[in-house]
Amino acid sequence: METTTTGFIVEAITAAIVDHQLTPGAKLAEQKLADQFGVSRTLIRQALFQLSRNRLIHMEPARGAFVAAPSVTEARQVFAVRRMLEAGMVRAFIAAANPEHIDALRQHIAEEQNAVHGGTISNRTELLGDFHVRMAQLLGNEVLALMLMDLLSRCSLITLMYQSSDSAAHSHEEHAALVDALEARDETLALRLMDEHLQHVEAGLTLPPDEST
Amino acid sequence: METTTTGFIVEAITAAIVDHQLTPGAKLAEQKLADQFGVSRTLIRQALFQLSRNRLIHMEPARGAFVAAPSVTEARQVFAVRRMLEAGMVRAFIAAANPEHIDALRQHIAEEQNAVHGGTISNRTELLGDFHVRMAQLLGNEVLALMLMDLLSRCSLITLMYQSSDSAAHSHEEHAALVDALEARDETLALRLMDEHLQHVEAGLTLPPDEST
DNA sequence: AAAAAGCAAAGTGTATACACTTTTGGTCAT
DNA sequence: ATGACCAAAAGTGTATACACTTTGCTTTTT
Repeated sequence: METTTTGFIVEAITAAIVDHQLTPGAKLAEQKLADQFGVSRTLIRQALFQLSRNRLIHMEPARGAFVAAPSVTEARQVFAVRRMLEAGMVRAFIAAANPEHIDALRQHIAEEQNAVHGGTISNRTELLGDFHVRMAQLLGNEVLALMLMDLLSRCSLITLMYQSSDSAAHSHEEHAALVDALEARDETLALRLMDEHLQHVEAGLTLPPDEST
Repeated sequence: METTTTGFIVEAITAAIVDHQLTPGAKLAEQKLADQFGVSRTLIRQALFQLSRNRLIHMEPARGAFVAAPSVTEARQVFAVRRMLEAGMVRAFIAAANPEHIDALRQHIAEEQNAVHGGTISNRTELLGDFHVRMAQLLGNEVLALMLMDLLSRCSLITLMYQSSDSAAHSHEEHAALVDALEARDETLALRLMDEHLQHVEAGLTLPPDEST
């Protein structure tokens, strides 16, 4: 759905990273990508520079572009930011929500249900992430939604690097419980559930206490 | 402090936008910029694509790049996101802060004081924005700090488009009051002050109730 | 005189060429 | 064998060329 060629390439590479087809540290050689996409290096470079701005890839001068490999520190920070943002989102959602919003979330949760049972693993994680973006969109805050999408992309890299246990079913249940609390307009409970949910996701990773680089 | 040429150009254009040397809607002609920077269009294009990812500029296919002109809707959303993030930041700050952190903020506030009296207008707004980034850095969350910097850049565009009253002195006082509350570890008060502060900044704009485009 | 059509100038989109840097693999000295 | 050194290969950094689109002015038509 992109109009420009460069934009198309950006999306394609992003998708490949999020889908774990490209793993952290992998080299993104320009000519190779150019051949794959059937374009010149010029367009590939434009795309790579854009991606580097998102922290999805990392460029070293004269050495090339590599899929980003977030440090433990960065991983913790990304999750901390998500907790801040999503706590605010829960508050705003409860203040603004109407029955249709709840319906929309329930419908999304039904899709999750299917994916948790039958779907592929990448379809599953995609839907679980989209739940949070969906909330932002229902709120009507596109800026927030895009920001969360960026953070979720980074989370997908973090997951690939540090995941110790995949608890998709667990996340799905927590989403459902959260929607119940949202419907009941129980802010305290909803906030606690969202926070715990994000803590559980983070706890599913193997993040040693500290690092610094 | 940038190593790559493209990165240097990105920073230069960003600074020009934030400093209001380039105003919303202004056309960014590639050859013109190339001549100014003494490089070829190739590098300018790479920089422009990066900037478009930040929403600081907007590219129309075959028509060129323009300094972004955020809609009223987008302006409100940016401020809503800031309120979410910064509320979370206040909580985290109170949980983690030690006397040195408070000192650092007080020192920053002293700089603000000077700028509010003697400095140029752009120096003033820069320092007032940096207060928020500084909090994130003191927290040790670089991801948050970078995110806030992006949001503040966008706020600078929004300000230029919609500002009705410039209350730099007022913002400065609110920062000082906030630091007092942080020092006292009074979370409720600090949260209220931060929220009111951001509301005041937003209220200083002329944002009609709604739009939709 | 106003609107439509057409044409030249300017500007964007993409590919390619070439300089320069890093990597690689092998040779030679130790 | 091991390590330093050097040349070829591969890869990145930048400029330029050219096709194609938009823009704005001129000319034509009504």
